[in-house]
Amino acid sequence: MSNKETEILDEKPIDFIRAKIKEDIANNKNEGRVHTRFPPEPNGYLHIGHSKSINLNFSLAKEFGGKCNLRFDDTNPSKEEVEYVDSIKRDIKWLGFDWADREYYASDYFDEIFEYAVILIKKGKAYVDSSSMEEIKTSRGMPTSPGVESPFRNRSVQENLDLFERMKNGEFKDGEHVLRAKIDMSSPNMNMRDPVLYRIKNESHHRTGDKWCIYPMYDMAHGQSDSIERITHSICTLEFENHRPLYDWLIKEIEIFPPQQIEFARLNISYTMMSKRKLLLLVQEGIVDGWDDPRMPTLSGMRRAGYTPEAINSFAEGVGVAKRNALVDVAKLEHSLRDHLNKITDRRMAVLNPLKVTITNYPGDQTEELEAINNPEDETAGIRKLPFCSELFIDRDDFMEDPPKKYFRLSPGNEVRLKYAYFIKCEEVLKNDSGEVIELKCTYDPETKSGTGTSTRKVKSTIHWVSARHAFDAEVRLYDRLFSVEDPASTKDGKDFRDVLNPNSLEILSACKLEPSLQEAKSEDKFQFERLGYFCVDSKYSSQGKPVFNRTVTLRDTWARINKK
RNA sequence: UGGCCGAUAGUAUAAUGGUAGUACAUCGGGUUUUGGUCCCGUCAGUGGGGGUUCAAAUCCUCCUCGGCCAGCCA
Repeated sequence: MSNKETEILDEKPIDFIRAKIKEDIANNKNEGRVHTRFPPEPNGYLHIGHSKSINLNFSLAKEFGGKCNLRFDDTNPSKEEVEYVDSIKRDIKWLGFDWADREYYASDYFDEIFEYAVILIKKGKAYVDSSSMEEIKTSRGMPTSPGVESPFRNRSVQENLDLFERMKNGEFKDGEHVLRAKIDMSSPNMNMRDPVLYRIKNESHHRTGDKWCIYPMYDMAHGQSDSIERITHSICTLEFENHRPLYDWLIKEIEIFPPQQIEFARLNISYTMMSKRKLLLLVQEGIVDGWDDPRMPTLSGMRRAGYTPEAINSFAEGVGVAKRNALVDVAKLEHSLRDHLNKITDRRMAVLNPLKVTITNYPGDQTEELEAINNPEDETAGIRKLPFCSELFIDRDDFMEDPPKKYFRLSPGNEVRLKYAYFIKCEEVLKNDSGEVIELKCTYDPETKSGTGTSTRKVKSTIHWVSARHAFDAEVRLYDRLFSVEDPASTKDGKDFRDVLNPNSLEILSACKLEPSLQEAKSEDKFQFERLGYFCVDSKYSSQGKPVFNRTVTLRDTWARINKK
């Protein structure tokens, strides 16, 4: 390969954040140090949108020889719970990222942050406002018109210090006072109109218990926590862009280490939504079966559905990083998923909607063992034995009594291959009184045994099957997208996301016939059911010897597309 | 009638004044004991008007469109 070609191959596209970091390193900013953090609020489960941020922050640290902290932004005790902390840690680990011993909490810094507030008060840059919430709201003005200053704005430093101390000591009820920054009530940036820094909440905190009854707002805690941790690049989403001037103002006035905030567009995916608040509603209203329902875009839901961390990370890296609001096609996610699952999963035979087939010329009492390849993409996966006899099940989709032109599967008089077995031909169709097909009588050709190469005849289709005498019954759950519209979070005409649910997002099949080897499958084991899709043993409803399978994603289905037209 | 940010094929993302490229999707073909995978091909783009320049997706300007901001949420 020539030098030029090598260069081209090495030229991975660089996003604007990496470009900025490279520049900072070149300028020896922070002595060339790179330190990031992933800062979730423990008020819900992590979702696929977070995986972009997790991947970005941890990858950045790795690529530039730095570190990435895990920090919980737990400044609002009314919404945060230990359950969420635990799930978040589990999900990040599952994705494969490691914060080593750097597990931090904004609540660990409450003492420092309190002192920062005192510094601001002493500098005359913050004051205690005793206005009501309503008064503060009104006096803030509108984005297009300036606000007015609070009557409490010019309290003396001494009075502010005293009041703030008494706020801390629990002398007041919720809402009686707040601490505000003294900046500019006429600023065109609403965040600079004397933002609230501290509020009184007589509530227990999941970590600090009853130590505090005042809690810093996000704006008073986030940048300060970054600073304490010596974060060099504070990566966040676009909606915090308007907060950056305040972030910088506070850091400057408190005179502490200045991290650089950089904003990028959050991930949106078609046919789903990322709002934690709305996802919580789905859970609370019982629309889904918990945060880990396989239809949820949460990492725990996706894990239960059968997603792999590799698939999610490769997707997260593939969507790119930019500042434009984007809606990524869910097909891209599914592509990453299939791509990985195709390489790693063993193939198995499973019949979802069984149709009985009797091979009339196969000895009724005979059983033979046929060889099947576990994974054509991976030779080391080996082979297994499949029992075959005269009584089989095939999928109802693989038979049509009156097929259209391009239908290659089984139909009266037509011949197909049973994968890893023989050619069979449909000779007779048995129906019940209501005209429903209940059984097929077929003949097989002993010369066409799989692998022997003794037949030169060709068939246009190979279908999957199981032995009726050896298969076991199992429940299989077919999942589809939860929503029927591209962007369920922004519906029009007074509708909301609950009005655009896909009524067919879950179909439970309780009489599926699976090949025997599947019986001992363990929780979270993944397989490709030949010709159907990828399936994963459900971690919630399976029991020993009685696995329940979740469909992770279908195979690409060219026939379904042709058929649709 | 404020401020900030953004706009490149259907979708997402590159090109940092010099041949508009990649991935997904679509469509077509080849291989195939999965209508899968794999391989090959196809389709298709710089929001609009002015300006600077030998040369503009890129710089300037005006416009249009979209997002965010009026929590004691994050």
